[in-house]
Amino acid sequence: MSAKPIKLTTDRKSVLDILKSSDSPKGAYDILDELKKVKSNAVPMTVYRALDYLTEHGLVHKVENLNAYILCNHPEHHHICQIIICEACNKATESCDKELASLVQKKAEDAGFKISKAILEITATCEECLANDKGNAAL
Amino acid sequence: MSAKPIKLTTDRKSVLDILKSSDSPKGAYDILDELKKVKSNAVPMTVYRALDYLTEHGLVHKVENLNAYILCNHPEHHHICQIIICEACNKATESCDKELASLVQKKAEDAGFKISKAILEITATCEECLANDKGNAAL
DNA sequence: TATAAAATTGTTATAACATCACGTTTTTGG
DNA sequence: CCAAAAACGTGATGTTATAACAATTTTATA
Ligand SMILES: [Zn+2]
Ligand SMILES: [Zn+2]
Ligand SMILES: [Zn+2]
Ligand SMILES: [Zn+2]
Repeated sequence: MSAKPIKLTTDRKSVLDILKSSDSPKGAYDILDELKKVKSNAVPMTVYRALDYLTEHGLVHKVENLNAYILCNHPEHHHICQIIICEACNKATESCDKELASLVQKKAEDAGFKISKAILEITATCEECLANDKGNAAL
Repeated sequence: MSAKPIKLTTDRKSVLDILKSSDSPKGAYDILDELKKVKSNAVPMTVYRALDYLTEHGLVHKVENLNAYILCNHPEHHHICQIIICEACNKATESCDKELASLVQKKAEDAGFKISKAILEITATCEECLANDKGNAAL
């Protein structure tokens, strides 16, 4: 009864696994380099086709800021996606704060818009990297 | 006493004027085509250098979603930028809702992040285009 | 004003990201 | 089994952005 039966072919599974193995966004050509290890005849189209399918089905997000891709951490209930990337360690964290999503939705509606897609991308420094910075500064 | 004395050279002024002339985001190479009308020896670097300067100084925003650039409509007080683009007419509207910006800031802080930049990009249909659609559907 | 440092521009090449087009193979449903 | 749809192979091409280094212009100040 699921609205979207997801068919993971070998290529799609490989690309998904590559993204699963990292918490930093990966570019399509980085993914390609890794994919070649298990599929020597892979070319850009191979990766882009898999990424298209995976993003359309909500398993992967594109980080527009970086032209890079990350695994979605909650592929079930999808509203408005929020991604925060640490510019020091490159780790990406996805959240799906309902309050924030609702407010975005409300503001857009109030302005007369019908949303089809929304992204919030935050570039920041994470707690750990902030601590490291302070440690280094104190030397 | 201004913190950022903005120096608009001829190239920067030209690019700014090109962006001023439209309420739709323009790609760098579209800008280049227009720039060539007033500076025949312009090349991609010419445009990208101007865009870099203008974005760094808050006069222009990049719409990451589209790899395109728009004029900032409030270059003075800059917090978190919110852009909504109509996918029917391509018009981009920038808002700077304080409530939304504060909430984003708060959520990031609560999660231990120090924000350096944030973008909210909404793809939607504007009021006018929604009305047109309904009109056409009724035919 | 002389002049050295800093900022900007000129110019060529190339890197990085993404899609088109078309033919073949595989999967799927009847 | 067969036809239609989906996925994949393959090569070329399109689009966006930066690297690298030389030349020129601007700026500050000695
Ligand atoms: Zn997600
Ligand atoms: Zn970090
Ligand atoms: Zn702005
Ligand atoms: Zn519209």
